[in-house]
Amino acid sequence: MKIFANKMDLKSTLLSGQCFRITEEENGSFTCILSDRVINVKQDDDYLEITSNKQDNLLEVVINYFDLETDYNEYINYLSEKDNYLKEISNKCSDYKILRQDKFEMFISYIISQNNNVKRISNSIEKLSKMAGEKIIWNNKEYYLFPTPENLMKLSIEDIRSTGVGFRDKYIISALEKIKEDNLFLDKIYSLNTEDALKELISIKGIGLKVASCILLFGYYRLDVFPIDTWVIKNISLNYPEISPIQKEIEKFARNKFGKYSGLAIQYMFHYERNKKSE
DNA sequence: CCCCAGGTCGTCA
DNA sequence: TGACGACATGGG
Repeated sequence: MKIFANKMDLKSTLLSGQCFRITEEENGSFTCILSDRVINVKQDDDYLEITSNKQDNLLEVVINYFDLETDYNEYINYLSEKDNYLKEISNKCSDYKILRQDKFEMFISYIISQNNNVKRISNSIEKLSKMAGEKIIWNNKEYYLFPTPENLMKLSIEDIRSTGVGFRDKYIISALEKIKEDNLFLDKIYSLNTEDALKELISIKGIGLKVASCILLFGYYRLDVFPIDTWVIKNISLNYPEISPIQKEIEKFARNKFGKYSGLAIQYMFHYERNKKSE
């Protein structure tokens, strides 16, 4: 299947660290494990070539996942008005998308992400999926979907520990406990404003402000939260030396300066700062 | 062997 | 409140 997507930078979007279940293939395409299927995507100029093990609603699923129907010009224009630096990076990142990923997967994945690196995070998620997720065979290869809450709950803490998540095992358990006692917990988040949603998430042991923000940004598409991590702190102190480089100050700064799209601004910075390093 | 990784918790002042 | 070490684990 071929989809017109002229404002899409597939590679930087997928390798930006917002999703963990991505493989770059030798032909330059990417294999992505979504919540209900496996897809392979290849960028061909203004088009995305898609194959999948599952054809049901494939077009709709892909458009949604890559956020292709959103006009990013509104975001770019909004941020460009804030200052010159934002103008520069938001224009450079204009084809970089925020993926619409599964909230439960983000809930667990970003708990694993704390004080961890992307490679190890991906590894643990892969092992968890292998242990409790639905198996898919496609093109003679095995893939495993991210587990459902019910199936993840069946694992013991030792099982979870064996995926390499280390001390985060008990945090995953406490997150699952929360869903066990209120199976609509993750759905209820939709109806809350950002401040209350953050509070709810942070009430779970093992979820702090950063992880809660990532869950809201990547699992709920809340663009007004700002996950502040080591990369962002580096970036802010470099480009806004007058701001003291502590989380609380940066948060205040981001809220005031970047407003309703501050999450996007921070994500651009994260992306930009990391890419500079890898060049 | 030390440092770091898309942090958070518990403790001590 | 605020600072600070501990926490699992693998790679540089």
